[in-house]
Amino acid sequence: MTVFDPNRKRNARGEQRQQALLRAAAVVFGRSGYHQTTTNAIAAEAGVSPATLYQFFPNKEAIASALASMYAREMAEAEGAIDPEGALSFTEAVGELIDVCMSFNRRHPEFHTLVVDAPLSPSAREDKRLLGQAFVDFIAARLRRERPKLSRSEASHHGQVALMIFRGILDEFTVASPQSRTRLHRAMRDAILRYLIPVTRSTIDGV
Amino acid sequence: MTVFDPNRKRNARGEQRQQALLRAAAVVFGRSGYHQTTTNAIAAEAGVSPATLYQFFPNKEAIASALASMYAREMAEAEGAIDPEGALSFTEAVGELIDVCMSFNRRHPEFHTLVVDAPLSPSAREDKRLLGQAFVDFIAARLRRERPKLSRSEASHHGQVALMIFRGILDEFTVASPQSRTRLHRAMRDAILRYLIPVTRSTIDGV
DNA sequence: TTAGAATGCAAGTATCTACTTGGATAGGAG
DNA sequence: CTCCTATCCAAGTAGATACTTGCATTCTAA
Repeated sequence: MTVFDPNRKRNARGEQRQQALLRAAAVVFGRSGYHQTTTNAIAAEAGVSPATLYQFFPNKEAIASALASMYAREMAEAEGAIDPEGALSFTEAVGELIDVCMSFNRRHPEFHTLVVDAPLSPSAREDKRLLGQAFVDFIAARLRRERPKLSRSEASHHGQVALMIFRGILDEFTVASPQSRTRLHRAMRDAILRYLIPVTRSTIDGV
Repeated sequence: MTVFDPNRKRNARGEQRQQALLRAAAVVFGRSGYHQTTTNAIAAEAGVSPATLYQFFPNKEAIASALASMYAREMAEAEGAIDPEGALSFTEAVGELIDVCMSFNRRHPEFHTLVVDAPLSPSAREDKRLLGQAFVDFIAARLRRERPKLSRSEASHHGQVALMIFRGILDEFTVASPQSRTRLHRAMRDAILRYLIPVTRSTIDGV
């Protein structure tokens, strides 16, 4: 039925083609979004025929999923590398987390598109979930370091809210003009930190 | 070419059909999302043939646009009706704005779907823009009432950031379980108010 | 009452695009 | 060299779905 075989051996040319197809897909997805992108356009961007594309991927969703998984893992890893010594203050650490995430999204704007619009495979969805969890856990851990009495579930909840704020502002960030970007970056830090800092205090005195 | 005529006279039956089609579309869009929804499914839900649907709307996008415009205007009107006397405090007014928006989205979950996923007509996009502007202006006006020295553009900027936060949390709200909803509602108020309140102070002392 | 106009649908068509087929070419292991 | 396998593509197919056609029926205005 399908010509794609996951166990097929690849030679050097094949590996390169596969990578080239992923790079081409990243370009076209970034330019046109998931739904507007056709597999023919991806093949054309990579300089191969549509049939060749299907030697390396079973279907369109698999291409989006492979890209999204790659990016999600890469980004989660970058988050994990922040302040392993625990040298940074709460504000600095969260600011660094935000910087890392924003700069990643600026380098790979198609990632956001894919995560929002594409119907990902179960394994890609899992990688996406793990990425979100990494963000949440990072913040939850820092919250509990500031205020050890805070329950795990409370800390996690506030991490999740921070993630929602992040995503809301990121939506605009990805379509903003370069000069709006710095302002939005600052707004991102303000919005998330102002939400979180009262949580670090036993008695919530703001609001 | 196309059978739809925007100037066609409608009798009572026609008006009712048109409304019934919009109601059916709301149901199906809400159930399946924009892309998964077929015009055949909308016609079936309304109990008419696909051909009848095209007597009343030129294409699928026009149906989504008509619905989105309706909702956007209705919601903007509801926002405009908040505290016309100016009797509420800043916190109360913003809280009320949030309540109004959240309850509207709970009653019409398909609105969010349409605004996010559907390719709207220019006029529907304009109505959507006006709705966002109403939200921003409401907050900007209240900010300037608290702190008259704040420039219009600064106030507007902070209103826009509040809207981004709103949308980020709303994304989760629309898919959340009923018992998470109250928690998210609280988080929504906290996140937006904690972001805005330092703006009302000349000297930003939080963060 | 009746003609014109609006409503309704069964049964399509048209198009788009993901994906396949069949066969040719290239490359590496032995 | 030689066989096996991987790579590659021209030229399709298949299936989905937005949308149309032609004609029957119902309303309504004069």
